[in-house]
Amino acid sequence: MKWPEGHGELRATRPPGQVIMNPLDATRGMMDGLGTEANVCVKCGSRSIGLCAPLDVAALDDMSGESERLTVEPRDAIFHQGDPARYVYTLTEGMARLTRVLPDGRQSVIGFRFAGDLLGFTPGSEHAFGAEMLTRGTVCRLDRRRLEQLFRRYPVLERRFLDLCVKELAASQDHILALGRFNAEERVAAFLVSLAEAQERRGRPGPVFDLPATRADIGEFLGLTLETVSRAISAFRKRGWIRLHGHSGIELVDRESLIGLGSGEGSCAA
Amino acid sequence: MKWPEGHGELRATRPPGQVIMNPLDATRGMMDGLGTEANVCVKCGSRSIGLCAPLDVAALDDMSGESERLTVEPRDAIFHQGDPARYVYTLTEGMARLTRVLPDGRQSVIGFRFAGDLLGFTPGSEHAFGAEMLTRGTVCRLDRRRLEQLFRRYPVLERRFLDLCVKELAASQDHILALGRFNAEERVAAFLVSLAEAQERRGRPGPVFDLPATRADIGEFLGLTLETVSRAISAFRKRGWIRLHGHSGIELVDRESLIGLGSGEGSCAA
DNA sequence: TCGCAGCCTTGAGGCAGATCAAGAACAAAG
DNA sequence: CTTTGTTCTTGATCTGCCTCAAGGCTGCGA
Repeated sequence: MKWPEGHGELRATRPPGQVIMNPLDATRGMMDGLGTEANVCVKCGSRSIGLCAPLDVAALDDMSGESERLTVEPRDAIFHQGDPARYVYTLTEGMARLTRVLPDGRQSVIGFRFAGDLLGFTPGSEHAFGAEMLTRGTVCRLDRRRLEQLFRRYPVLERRFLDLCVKELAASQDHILALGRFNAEERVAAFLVSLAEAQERRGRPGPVFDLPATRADIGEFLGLTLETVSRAISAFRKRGWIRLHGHSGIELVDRESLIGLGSGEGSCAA
Repeated sequence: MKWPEGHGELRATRPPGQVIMNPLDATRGMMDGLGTEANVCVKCGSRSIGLCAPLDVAALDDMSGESERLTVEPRDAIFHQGDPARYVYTLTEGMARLTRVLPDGRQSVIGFRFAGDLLGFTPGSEHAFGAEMLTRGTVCRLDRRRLEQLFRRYPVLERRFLDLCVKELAASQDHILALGRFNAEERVAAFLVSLAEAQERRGRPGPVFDLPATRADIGEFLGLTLETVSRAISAFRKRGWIRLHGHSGIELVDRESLIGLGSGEGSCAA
């Protein structure tokens, strides 16, 4: 199943424990201790969780001189696999999926990203994966050569990239573990808990969360078919662990049970 | 659907001649253009491929003042999951596996590492995975606080860490793709080709390569059982694609066929 | 040279999840 | 409200890989 090429255009709105890590949320832990400051990047609106967090006012001015804010519609691509990697993006609103395509057309969702996450940073010349919106949203984009200049001027920025990258790597390894060792229900449970935590960490109160990804998206992320994902979700519903609110709302009623299933404390010999 | 300047277009079914990155070998491409210098780190012996490559002589002196060289036996752990992350390691000889354990005891091999690879770098306080030798070898270890000092003194070093980290991340994503979308034979084929390439890149001529990992190790890496790995290898042997030399020697006779299977050009609708 | 321990191979059978198929719930537009 | 297209759910069947089991190599040490 291919996504139809989005209808909308990207609009540039001019200058304005060991706990298994959440595989959906590479910025987890990066936001701790940053406070709930009213001190928000004027241009991009997500300073508190994103790239710009450690920068001072002068650096922010510097940075915002070149960054651009764009509105993106559901299904729009932010960039495609193979595109020249000219820009680095911060997702400031909405949810996106990252996809990788094989030569024979098989496709896999390698991750989801939320408000505050960084997208498309690579030292290579091309994007190794594509990024598409699942919801309406906004991104803040910055020219890559400009970023390199900023690295030189503000070393703390480069260090932040390194820390984010290591976090993402750890999250990828957790996902590898899940794909290699978890059964279908364990994977879906872990995914739902991760999704809820990612939204809570962004100030979403719950108990009802958005689930903008389709069963097919989730399946491609978890290495399952959409039918298997659906069956797992139905099973959780019948056990009273979750409640569905329309197609894109989900409520975690018994989160403990989901966590138990999804964190590898399973029935195997301990 | 384009960016204001718009380049790339959606290439859903046929990505540009993009080669799947070798999931075993995060340093691939990092060694290009470094030359075959006789200029080797006296203390650690792997400057040409490892961490120290971009450093000048003064910096090397600086670094070697604190680094320690250790010999490790097969099955020795270099560090364990959960250990305080005091040191960063460069594997200078031999082959190691990285493992991650779940609370219920399930275990997964999340990667293999070879001479020149970096091990155990994390901004966290504990190692998120363990590292064990498969062969005899040596590692060069450096205190982490010392590394932080070196970062401040030689910014190029930090940049190198960032580049390595992004490479590793891309390799992890390829592995995720393989675990989610490849069948058993495709995974084993991709693994064998990766292994051969990793050894060739380190000057091993072939055509017979070491295979120090057991079938069980390979299975835990690929999300398969050891029997399934064995059956795949037997199938390749019967097709004349490979030849085995004892338990730890393997010869790729028909590498093209293995690459075809292992790179996602499979029989799916193209 | 022999014996032993660890690893590998191969077979038989079962099961989790894929595949195929039909219909129901939902959302957006007329 | 009805229509229409999309997404989700559920059932029936199939299959690739896992599981369990037995035996064969290989390499090392006595």
